Amino acid sequence: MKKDTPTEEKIKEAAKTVFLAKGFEGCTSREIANAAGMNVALVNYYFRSKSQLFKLIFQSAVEDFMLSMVHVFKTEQTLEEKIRYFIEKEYEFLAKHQELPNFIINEMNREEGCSIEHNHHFQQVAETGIFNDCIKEQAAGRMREISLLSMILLIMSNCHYPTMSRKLMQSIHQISEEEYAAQLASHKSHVTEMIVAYLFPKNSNNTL
Amino acid sequence: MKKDTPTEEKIKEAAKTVFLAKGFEGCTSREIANAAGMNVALVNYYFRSKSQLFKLIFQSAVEDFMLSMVHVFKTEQTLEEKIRYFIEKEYEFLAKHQELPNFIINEMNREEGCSIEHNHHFQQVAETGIFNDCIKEQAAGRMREISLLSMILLIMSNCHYPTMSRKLMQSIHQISEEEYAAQLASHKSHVTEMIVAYLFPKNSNNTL
DNA sequence: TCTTGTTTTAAACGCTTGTTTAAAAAACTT
DNA sequence: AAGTTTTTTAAACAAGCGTTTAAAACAAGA
Repeated sequence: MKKDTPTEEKIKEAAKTVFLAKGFEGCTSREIANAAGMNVALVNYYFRSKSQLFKLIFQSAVEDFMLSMVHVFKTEQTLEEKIRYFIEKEYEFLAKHQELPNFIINEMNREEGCSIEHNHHFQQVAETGIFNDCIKEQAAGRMREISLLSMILLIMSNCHYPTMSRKLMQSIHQISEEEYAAQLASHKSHVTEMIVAYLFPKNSNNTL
Repeated sequence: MKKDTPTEEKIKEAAKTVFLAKGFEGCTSREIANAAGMNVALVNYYFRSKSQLFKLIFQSAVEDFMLSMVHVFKTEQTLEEKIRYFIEKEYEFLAKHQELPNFIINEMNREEGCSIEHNHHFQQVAETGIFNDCIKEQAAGRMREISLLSMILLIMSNCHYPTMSRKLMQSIHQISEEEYAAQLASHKSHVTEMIVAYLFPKNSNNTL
């Protein structure tokens, strides 16, 4: 992997910021160039076209997204601990990258839509053995019978949606950014307890 | 409320379809006019501008969104039954209006963002008494202590996210539209049982 | 039928878009 | 220091954008 020139790197950074904030259709080439502090033509000089640059940024966004999972699942813990730890880390990660889930979901829904190339990212997650762990635990009767997709959906829904819907929720409940952040913190523990209790019914101690 | 002319109505319908599918920035005035089978100028003749028309459509989308809640909560049922019924109805509703949650969340996140006007919609939901029910049940110790926002987030997350992330999930799991729809059906019952069990710990019978 | 007002259209407006060009500036080579 | 290549720029390009205009088509009443 050859190193980028400083200019190339600057453009990529600016593009990432702008694309994530506004989406592909919501911004212009000139906007990206300005954010990088340089001429429009340079964007195409280094990346041929707006959409080519976008594909690059999108793929790296998906990478960030997936990588945040891989690290957690590699640790030596019980499945329940891994899930608890994952939710913890995911909330931490999303606080820093608020636009990420919305960005990915949106751009995948576009008509000339982005696709995740050959989903080797998912394979990386699979290679942590997390899914095998689940199957084993289910076979041993220590974990509820539930499809992998459903399990992923449960976790993702309760991690991603609260950040994605921030503006909507603030508007509905008339609360400030800070208040919402505080609410998120307490919501996180509800989510963790709820999911763990549901997935591992035997272990759960459901106290008010 | 005076009735719209047929033309006016046609434009609105077309605009709703196009805006919901592509968002404000993702489509053009001409696209809407074509979808309605008429000249571009007519759009502005009836609605002054693209953004004015959009505001109309956005507000009516929010209305649809909120109205689907109000009906359910007005029924005479226990709180637990209401929540079960709500999730059921919400999945039904979202199957017909797949783009709706994404649309609203997106447009609210835009920079020149839409806002929900004076959130009287939320007031309508409140007037069903659902929130008072919650507070009562919590005071009586029959429901877990949890903020209203957290409860709404729990339910919304697990209803909306699965449809919002359809394309992403299909791509990750390499499954067809039909397979995903089937998975959604089974996911719905997981979600229902999980949420009810968490909110009403005494009543829950956690069997595998 | 002529008039008046409304609805619809084709064409144009000025502006912004993504992209290209050709020349200037900078960096590198010998 | 001169020549060559790489990087950067200002300017232009055609195409598409939202919007406006002015004239045509239509409807209704006298």
